Amino acid sequence: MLLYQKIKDDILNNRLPVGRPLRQTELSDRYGVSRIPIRDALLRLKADGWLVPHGKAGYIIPDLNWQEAEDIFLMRLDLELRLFDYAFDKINKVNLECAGQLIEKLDNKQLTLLEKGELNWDFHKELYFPADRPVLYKTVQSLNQQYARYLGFQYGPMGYKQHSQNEHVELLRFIELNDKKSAMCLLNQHIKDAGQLLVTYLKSIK
Amino acid sequence: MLLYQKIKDDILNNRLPVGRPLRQTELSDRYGVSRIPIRDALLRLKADGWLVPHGKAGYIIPDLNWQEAEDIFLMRLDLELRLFDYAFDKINKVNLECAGQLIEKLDNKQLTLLEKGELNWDFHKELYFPADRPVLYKTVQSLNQQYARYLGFQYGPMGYKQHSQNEHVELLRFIELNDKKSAMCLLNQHIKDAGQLLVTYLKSIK
DNA sequence: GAACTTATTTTTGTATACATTTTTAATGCC
DNA sequence: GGCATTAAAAATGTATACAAAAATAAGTTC
Repeated sequence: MLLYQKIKDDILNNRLPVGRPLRQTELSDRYGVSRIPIRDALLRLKADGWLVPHGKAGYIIPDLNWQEAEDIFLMRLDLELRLFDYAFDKINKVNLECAGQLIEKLDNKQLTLLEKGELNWDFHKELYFPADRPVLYKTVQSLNQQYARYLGFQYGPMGYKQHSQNEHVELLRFIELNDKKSAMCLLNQHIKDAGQLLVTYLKSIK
Repeated sequence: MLLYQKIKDDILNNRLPVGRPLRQTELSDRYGVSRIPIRDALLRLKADGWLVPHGKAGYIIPDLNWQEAEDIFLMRLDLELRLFDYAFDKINKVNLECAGQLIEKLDNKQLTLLEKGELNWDFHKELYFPADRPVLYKTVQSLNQQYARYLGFQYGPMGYKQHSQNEHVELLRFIELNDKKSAMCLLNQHIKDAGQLLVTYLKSIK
């Protein structure tokens, strides 16, 4: 596992202090490497929105909040549907085959939160990438990247997993049947369900 | 000037080789610093979309192409208008004052391409930031960041500058008059004009 | 001469060491 | 006690040095 992913995994599982600036030396000790690779990882995590600079020194793990979650979710709803719309007719057998395998992998109970998040994105990726809209694709990827910080809630206390999996299977079927309208509608619902559930939950624990 | 900006400036003005992987030692010699700060800058430029990894080693300055330019421009058109819509009623006197000063600064003939691009974004920033939609704002910022690679054409052979400046002034006036409809319409035109001109130009030289 | 191996060189990744900057603690003053 | 100023400590940024990996060149076989 890459250092970058290790840190991500630790952020996702609250094993790193929130609200206090992370120190390079501290992380260097924790992960048993020098500060150079730590710096590289911090820069990447900052680009992902998982860390924000703290004044002139150090990075902070930003607090989760429903406003941000809602903002991401609204943008995903809009942009992913558009991306899927462009992609629909270009999705081929290979894409569907890969997507199907990813659903099965997602059923594995042993997965870490981070792995679940990555597999989930890999699944959607298969349905989005054929759109051949590189910038839109990258933007959607970045939004999913940011959204991933909230996975602890999505798959944790909310027990959303099985519902999500059912929708994945159904979505693939609609694509196979070339039923674009139903597929679009379901994807819309898929994103909306998860988003609204998350936002409601975040508001309730605030 | 920061190393990161120096490299950006050199990319923008074609002073660095396109199509061949950049070597850290090469850059290290060129800018007279060690490879550590070079690596930091490269990571940031990669996050900005100004560099793409080349296989397992090195980064490449990606080629400009009209498809990407069009993709960015279409997304900007959509997302910036929405952001401006959210922001409109929250734009205050201070924002307008700053925006006005930035227009004046943009009139300066001595500015480098990079500076022009940054001032242009700073101007729009004043009109977008009040929206209080952090993720949408960051996405728009990132799109402008990517769009900036095409500034060489926008301000160079196309002579677009004065036209753009006139629209800036007009836009501020509509905001002062609280004429939202006209402002939105003008902003739409402002982005569309620049985008279409750029895409047409890029297609013509292809 | 083309394709595959192996050796060489180059390039990147990382540790260590040090200079600079920033933060924290301590001191003095009102 | 609160606040500004100064001194100590800590943290960051960067250079250098070396190890690991990758790309290139050379050699070999068919």
